Amino acid sequence: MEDIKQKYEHAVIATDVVIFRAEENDLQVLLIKMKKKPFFDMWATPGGLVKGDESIDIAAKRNLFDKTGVKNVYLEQLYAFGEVDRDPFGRVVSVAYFALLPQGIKLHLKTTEEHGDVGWFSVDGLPVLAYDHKKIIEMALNRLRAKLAYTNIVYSLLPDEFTLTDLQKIYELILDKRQDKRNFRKKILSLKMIKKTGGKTTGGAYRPAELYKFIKKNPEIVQIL
Amino acid sequence: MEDIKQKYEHAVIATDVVIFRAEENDLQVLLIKMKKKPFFDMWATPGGLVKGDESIDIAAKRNLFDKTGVKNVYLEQLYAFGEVDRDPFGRVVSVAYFALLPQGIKLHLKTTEEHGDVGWFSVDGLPVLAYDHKKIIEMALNRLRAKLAYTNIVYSLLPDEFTLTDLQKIYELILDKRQDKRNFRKKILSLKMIKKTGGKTTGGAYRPAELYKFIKKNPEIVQIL
DNA sequence: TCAAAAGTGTTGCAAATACACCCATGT
DNA sequence: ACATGGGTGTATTTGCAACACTTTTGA
Repeated sequence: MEDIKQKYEHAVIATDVVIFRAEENDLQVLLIKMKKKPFFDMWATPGGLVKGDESIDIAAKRNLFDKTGVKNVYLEQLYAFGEVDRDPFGRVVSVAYFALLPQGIKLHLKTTEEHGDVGWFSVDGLPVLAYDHKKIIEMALNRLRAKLAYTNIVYSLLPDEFTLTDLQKIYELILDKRQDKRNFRKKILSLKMIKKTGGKTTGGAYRPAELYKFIKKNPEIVQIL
Repeated sequence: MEDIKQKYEHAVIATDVVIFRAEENDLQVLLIKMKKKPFFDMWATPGGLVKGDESIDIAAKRNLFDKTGVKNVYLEQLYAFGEVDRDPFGRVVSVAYFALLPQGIKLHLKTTEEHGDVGWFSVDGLPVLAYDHKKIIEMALNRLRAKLAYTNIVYSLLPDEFTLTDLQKIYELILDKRQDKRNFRKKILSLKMIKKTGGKTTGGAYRPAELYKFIKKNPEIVQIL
């Protein structure tokens, strides 16, 4: 270990997590407000340094938990960003992740000494972002859109029970494309990914909807759209 | 810069490049033989440390050039591997890449003080590998297979001029699935990705084949199979 | 003239699309 | 009774899959 430490340049490893949710008919990203210069008052994706005794996956999970109080949500590595001057404080290689939160999940958003504010932003109305975080979010969005179509990861954006309309709205929202109700239902039901719970929605001023849940909640390759 | 260096743990950043070629009706990977313990005499994907003044992309390119003498080939970031104990020498985060070499390219394979031998291995007959390189190669293979189907990156595995049979063989080889000649040609030609050069193969003891070349050699999303 | 790979179209089937009306509920 | 979203089937089109023979060349 010593010889390596002396012989080669070292870098700080960080993780940044792009946290998505589909709420209020809007695809949103969680951002934090920077306190430090030169990005004072700019928004950024939650990030943090990787400790010496933790893997980068674990660091990303910790980072996510520290900022939102949630565990066991969908988390996937996105890309490693390693431009020399991407961080003005020194050589920081950031491994970016993206996380998907289900609708209606209870969060405990926390600020730290390094950021004073936290908030959700629609991906269509992002503020100016610190570092190369604009690029990171764009890449995360592209990945999310692609994966929604050929995997079953929507399950991670929905609560345990949901209606077919809820499901359809997520696709329309994120892929930004209108779906035909009958064809969409035919397709989804033919995939045998979800099943009726037996329950129905209540409280609406109209006909109640059947509730469904996912049979499996593990990422799988499935052509959905 | 100083405050970060003192306050946080640092890691060494490395790159590993999984170098593919489709030669002799075989999908092959370039491996080097380790000299250092504890992996003495085991094979590994070419790798190297990232210098303080170069981006990880550049480091991967340099690594590729140092081992093979080639530049300007397809190179894509694969994944960042950051388990704490993946390298017995210390904390090394490796950003893996994969490269695609065209058939018939001239290589200048070089050994260094750290590895004594270099060679091509069929992906179906890999030796025991050092570090977590088995996992890395598997991931690279999965990515390559997926991308071959939904992008145009085959262009990077073929020489400038090639026949439709050459093209088809690459798909059959890598996807490990027989293709119907007429359907394959119909599909490929309908995509307008390639055009006739006007030339024909010579020297075979049978009917010469039309030569084609790619109209564009930039990565694009195209559903091919 | 023979061996070997190159080249070329049509048909059937399955999956995707387009499309409109009745139903159940709360107010 | 009415307003609102929930739920359902069919006909058409389109894209995919299966399939076999003729051509060109060198030996």
